[in-house]
Amino acid sequence: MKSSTAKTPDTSRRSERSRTAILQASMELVGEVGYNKLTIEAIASRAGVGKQTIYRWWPSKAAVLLDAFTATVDSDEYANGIPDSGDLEADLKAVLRATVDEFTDPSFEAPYRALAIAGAADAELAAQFAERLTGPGFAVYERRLRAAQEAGQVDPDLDLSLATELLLGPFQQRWMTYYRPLTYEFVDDLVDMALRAFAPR
Amino acid sequence: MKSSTAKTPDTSRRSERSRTAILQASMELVGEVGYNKLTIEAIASRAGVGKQTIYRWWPSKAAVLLDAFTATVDSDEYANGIPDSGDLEADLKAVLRATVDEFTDPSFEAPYRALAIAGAADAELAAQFAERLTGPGFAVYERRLRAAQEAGQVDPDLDLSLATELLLGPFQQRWMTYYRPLTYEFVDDLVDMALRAFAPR
Amino acid sequence: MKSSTAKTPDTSRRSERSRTAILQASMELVGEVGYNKLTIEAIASRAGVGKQTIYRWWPSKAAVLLDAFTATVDSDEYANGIPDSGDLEADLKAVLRATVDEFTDPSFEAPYRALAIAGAADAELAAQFAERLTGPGFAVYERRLRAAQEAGQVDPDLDLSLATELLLGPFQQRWMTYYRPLTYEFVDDLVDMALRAFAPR
Amino acid sequence: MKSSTAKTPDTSRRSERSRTAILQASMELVGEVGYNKLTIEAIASRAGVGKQTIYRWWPSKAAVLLDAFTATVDSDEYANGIPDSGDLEADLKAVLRATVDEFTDPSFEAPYRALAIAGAADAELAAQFAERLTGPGFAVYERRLRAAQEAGQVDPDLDLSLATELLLGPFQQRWMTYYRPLTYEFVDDLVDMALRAFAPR
DNA sequence: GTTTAAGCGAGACGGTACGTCTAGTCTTACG
DNA sequence: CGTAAGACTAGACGTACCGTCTCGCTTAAAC
Repeated sequence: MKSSTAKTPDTSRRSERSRTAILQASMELVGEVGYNKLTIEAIASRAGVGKQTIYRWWPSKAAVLLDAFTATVDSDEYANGIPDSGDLEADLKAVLRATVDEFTDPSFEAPYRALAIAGAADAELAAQFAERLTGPGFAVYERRLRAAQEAGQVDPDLDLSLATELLLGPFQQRWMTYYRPLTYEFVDDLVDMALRAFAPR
Repeated sequence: MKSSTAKTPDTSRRSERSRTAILQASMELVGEVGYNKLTIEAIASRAGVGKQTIYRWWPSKAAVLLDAFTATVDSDEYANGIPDSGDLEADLKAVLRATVDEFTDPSFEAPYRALAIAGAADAELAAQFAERLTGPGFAVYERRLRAAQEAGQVDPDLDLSLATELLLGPFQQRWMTYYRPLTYEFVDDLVDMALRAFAPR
Repeated sequence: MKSSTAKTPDTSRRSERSRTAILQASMELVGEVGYNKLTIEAIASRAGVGKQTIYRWWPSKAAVLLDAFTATVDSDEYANGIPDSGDLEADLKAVLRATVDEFTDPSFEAPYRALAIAGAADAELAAQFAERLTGPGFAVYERRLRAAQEAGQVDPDLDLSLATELLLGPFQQRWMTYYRPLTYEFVDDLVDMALRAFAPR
Repeated sequence: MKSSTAKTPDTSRRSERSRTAILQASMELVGEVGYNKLTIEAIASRAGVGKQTIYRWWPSKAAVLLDAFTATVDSDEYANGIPDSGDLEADLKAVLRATVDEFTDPSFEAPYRALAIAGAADAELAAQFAERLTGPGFAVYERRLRAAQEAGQVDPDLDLSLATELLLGPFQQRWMTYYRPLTYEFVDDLVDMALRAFAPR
């Protein structure tokens, strides 16, 4: 056998400056040219970095972008969770309306869609995408629903995980397939309909 | 502007033999190598056709594949609609279980996913995809729900279009993002939960 | 087996325009940057040609340069041979002095040296180099010596081939290794000494 | 200009162990893979040495190889000179036949050719090569010819330096350009022909 | 029936980006 | 400070496809 060494580079010597420049260049470029026309060469050039430095640390341009995107989001997004005013309907509508806004802002939408597409084409990447972005996103809804459940506002036997899918699936489907526009009205109606499914019997 | 002649080739002289060979080769190849590694050159070569013959009639490889896929589906799929046994729950579960099977069969899944991905990356294609595949698919659910509505089994004020999204969105989301496995149990639970949202008040 | 086809491109469809542009660009660039810094990419770029067009028709940059150089020389150089004034010594000195001039002109010397070096490193290329450049060059000397032999000016048993090597070897050695400068005096002395070896006994 | 310090490292602290390992690795590798595929990285790796240690002490891989090769030759080769049996022809044929053997042995030929090629491409290196290898080699022939001259066996006015070039030039030319094979017959004939040029008038 | 012009298979073309390789420099930790 | 190790910027390598562009050949429509 060749050997198990020679594979992984020494993380402790990694250039933080290069890493940062690459992630930033990726985010800039994906916004400028879109994912399909995003090239490793362009990232390297924009970042002032050798191509090899990218290939050394990431297996694909999707992986670069996932890191880049995660870096810009990680901090804030999932920390606080959904506010709990006691009014579930209002809270869900508020957060979903905010999400509509987010998915309407190209600087967020472009890289996120790029990643979603890359994930759809590559199950392994999809797993990472789910773990680092979708998963935490769903979790905050689940948490809010649990609070509502404990407050007796939704059915005590409700499967919260599936409930979250019921709520977010239609949203994600519209967005991903351009099936219909993402509007406040849509999410309001969606919440109304979903809450009827969640209601205590 | 260019003259209006140069644009559209003469459809009447088109070689049916070539057209068929191209569609068939596309379907074969997308199954063998996946969408990303599917190349026009390979399609042309497999079909025994010049590259130009493809470029003459289709604007992109996605368009080729859409035609190819549509050709294999068109006939049967949407003709009959969802059977109406009078038991909405049973009917929906039956058809969704069948859909699970379909989306688990690689020879169907591979090209369909390819198209979904291509659509996610290109709104124009997405429109065609919606019109020719998603739309008719959703319509059959809507029709069945309407029958149920007329039979008084679901709320008379229910927005049938949104209801269909509530039912199929979670399914599509799981499938597209590999979020979780598509199982009979999942669709059964999904139907159960959705029907509570649809129920007359 | 893969097949014996697919290898050789169709010569009849070759673009003469591209071929010419490539050869010319090669000659220009080798003069500007030298052989070691001559790159296929630069040739392609200068010639306004895709890299593949070079790789399609030549196996290496040395082969390109050999063609390029041969094309500039072929026509004239070896056609006439060495003039025969009846005075062997004068004729040899004249042609060798002319050769000194040639090897002192960088526009000739640079590509020729490049090829000689490439040949020294690759026996296969050396064979082509010998066949197309060195060989014909040696042959004209041999012919002139043969005339002298028939005129009784050199030993009738002289091995003309070896005699040519005796005459040109020291020249080539000086040039190739920068051992000492190539001057008129050197070639004059060389002819004088060699002729003593050629003289009838 | 940079300060004058930065240039030359402190020789007294140089690691002899590293120097030796580098030279040895160079000789091994040039025999194994040839000059063109000889890389600094491979030398460093084989020698168990950092690349910088090579770059610190040598300006190019050719310079490394020149040192490496010289180290293996220096001692013996030129010490004794050509034996003088009194029979010039026999002595020259003997030593040239031995040289044929040497240039037929790949373990000698490979690095020597590598250096010759590097020299042909770089006049500065060529000067070093001439001074340390070619020059001394030619000198031993000159010395033997001088002895013959003093013994009245060759023309007293013979230019011994040029005579040496006449003798070795054809040999070098054959070898360097693969023009024709290096055989005993060739060198015998070469000596015969050259001696006629050297003979007293 | 012949003519003629389009579509056709084939594949060379100018390009772009790929992922790999090596050069030569720079950084870190050690002795 | 020299060293071993190895990450870094830079850029050429040879390959794979892109979409366009001839080439002759075949073939259906218009004469």
